[in-house]
Amino acid sequence: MNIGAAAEASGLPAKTIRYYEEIGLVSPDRRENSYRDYSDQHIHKLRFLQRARSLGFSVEECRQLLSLYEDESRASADVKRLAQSHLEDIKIKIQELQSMRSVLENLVRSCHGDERADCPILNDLAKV
Amino acid sequence: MNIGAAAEASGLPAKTIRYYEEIGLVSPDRRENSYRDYSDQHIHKLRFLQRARSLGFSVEECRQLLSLYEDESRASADVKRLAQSHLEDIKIKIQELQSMRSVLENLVRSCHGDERADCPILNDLAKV
DNA sequence: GCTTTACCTTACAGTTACTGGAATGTGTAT
DNA sequence: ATACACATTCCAGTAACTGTAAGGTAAAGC
Repeated sequence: MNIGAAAEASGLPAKTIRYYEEIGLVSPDRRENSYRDYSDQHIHKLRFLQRARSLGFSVEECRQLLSLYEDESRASADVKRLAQSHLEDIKIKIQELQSMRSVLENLVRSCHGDERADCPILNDLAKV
Repeated sequence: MNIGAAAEASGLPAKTIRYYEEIGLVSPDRRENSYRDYSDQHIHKLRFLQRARSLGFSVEECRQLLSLYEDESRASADVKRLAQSHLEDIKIKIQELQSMRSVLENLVRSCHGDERADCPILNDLAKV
């Protein structure tokens, strides 16, 4: 399977698939014409990666997840720990964003948004 | 005021302050010994930047905000538009993260997290 | 005066996870 | 033979810093 088809099948751009090969995540075979050749196994790994990335795991976390996935003697506790730690990061980010949203909503609401220069948003940013 | 004191006063690391100068945001004077010298005006701008950055505005948005701030003939509508657009971005990010959180919470909950290899998290990532 | 220590300088590399583009080779259809 | 799509490698760029090296300067203590 050529990289174009692999991209289609995995939901990842070809560029990204080449990048994942470069950093040692998924290394396909090569044909005589030097084209990459993806097996069903490779596609499976690529789909695994796209799903894990879509859940916000970093590429390094994905590497660990993949290695756990391929380790028959893994302990599910290790996977869970990774996921939980990632979940905590996400919760923190949500809180940060919610706090920004709350401040911004107040500022936007208080700004009349007309042709006048007076602006509570700038006043707030500039406050001492 | 030396850069160390400016960092203290603005809440920004000295490294960041140098970076902001490099990209043309805040350019202090120089003393004879080539040390940077920050006035109260400079500190004010730095604080403005740190506050805007803490609300999640990109550096380029901060540049625009600063330019609006210094433009006596600005229209508050321009500021409001910028803030609203940023607010929309934030709302989208929150939704994305909440959706990740929801999936991850379910996965984490369903994983016993013990010494056994069986793991619903990996199963989900690997599902066809 | 000398040394230590803290602070300052520039310059360059590294981070994350790709993405874009150039120059070039290959496969397929007409 | 000629398009055309698709493949290859390599290099640069993105955002917003952060780390590190190699060195200059200032203030304090002895």
